[in-house]
Amino acid sequence: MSLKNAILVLLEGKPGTGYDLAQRFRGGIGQFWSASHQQIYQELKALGQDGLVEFELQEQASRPDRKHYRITAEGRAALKAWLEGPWKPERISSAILLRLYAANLADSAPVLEELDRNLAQFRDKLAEYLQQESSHLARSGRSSLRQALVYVSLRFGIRNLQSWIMLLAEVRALLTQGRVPERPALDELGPAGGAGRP
Amino acid sequence: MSLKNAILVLLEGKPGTGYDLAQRFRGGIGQFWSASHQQIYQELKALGQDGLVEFELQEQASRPDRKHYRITAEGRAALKAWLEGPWKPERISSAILLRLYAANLADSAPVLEELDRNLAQFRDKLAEYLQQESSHLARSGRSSLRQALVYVSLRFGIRNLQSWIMLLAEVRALLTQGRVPERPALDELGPAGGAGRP
DNA sequence: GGATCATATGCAACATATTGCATATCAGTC
DNA sequence: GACTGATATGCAATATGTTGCATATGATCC
Repeated sequence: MSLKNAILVLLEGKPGTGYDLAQRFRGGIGQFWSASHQQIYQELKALGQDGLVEFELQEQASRPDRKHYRITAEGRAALKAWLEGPWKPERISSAILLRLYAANLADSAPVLEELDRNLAQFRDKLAEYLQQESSHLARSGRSSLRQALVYVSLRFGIRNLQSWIMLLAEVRALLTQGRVPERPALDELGPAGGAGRP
Repeated sequence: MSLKNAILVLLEGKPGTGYDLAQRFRGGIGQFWSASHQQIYQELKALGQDGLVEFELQEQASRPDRKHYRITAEGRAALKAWLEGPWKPERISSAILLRLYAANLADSAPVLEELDRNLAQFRDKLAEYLQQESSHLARSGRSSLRQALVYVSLRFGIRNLQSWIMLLAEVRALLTQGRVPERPALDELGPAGGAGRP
């Protein structure tokens, strides 16, 4: 139901090919929505049949032809209706969280291996986001609603990553030293942080 | 692939009926995994055919008969193997986040309505979790690994809720006053908080 | 007395997502 | 000269999840 809308949001921002969209799903919005290229192409086809998007075929000499999609007026209306519609409660499912929760049932060696790989990845991503945040702060005097929304979403993403890193670090400590650290080890967190302990 | 494992984790903790599991998915573990009863019954059937769980039929006079499931040795082995196996990168998808991100494309009145409903719900849930946290802290001297994992998961859930509440409050301020609040309005957050600004 | 909720399980149809495969070319690396 | 990665699109089979319906009873609310 909402991959459809995710695509419409992206195309509203800027027209592009299915391939472009797949790229964009890996950046920014990837934080809260992503999809494989197979899914995207299928969905674009369906959206086209419903008249919510349209495309222009751009023939290319060497590379395969590209279908350059853009949102239609009808598409914009459908998106607006969805945005203004009721929110359904969301079903969370995270296999990683499940594994951590049940980590006592496994040998810790293999779990720690994966945990460390993920910890490193999360830290890299956090560094990236923090950089984006500071460059946003640098260029912002008075920002539009659009920009402000992008900014608060980014901050949300940062907090989430920090929270994940903290969890992984805590579980790591539990599995290696058998204790919960008093002050979780998170020195490299930078600004835009968490809830602020009273 | 992992509803299967989520069920095994639950049954490992304590045997029960499909109905029981559905209940439990709404509490604690609901934070990171949940499923409808239809899915659960189907999965239990499949797990039974694979020999990972078994059940005992308890006939009841008035109520429908219950199938009391428990995990088998084979089930435990399969779960352990999964827990020690590789972690796949997770695909995030949140329709709510998507809506907030694109909130500039909609009339704010209907968005604010849903936003406020959700804000209230999140705050209620947070209060609940905070209570669970303090009761956990009260009874804990030296805790087992199992208990510690439950505790860090709970804290993770608390941080996430706080982060959501912060986001919703920020978007709310943007839509009503057109600005990002300097210090997000979040006085009722209590302990177990965020990342701690340096 | 009727409505709703909790208990308890399940089928069937449909929607959505994942996995594997297929095609085609250019650029750069080993 | 072979392999990998970026560009660009797509089909088909399978797996997973959602929605609607069906059954049956006791308890509680209004």
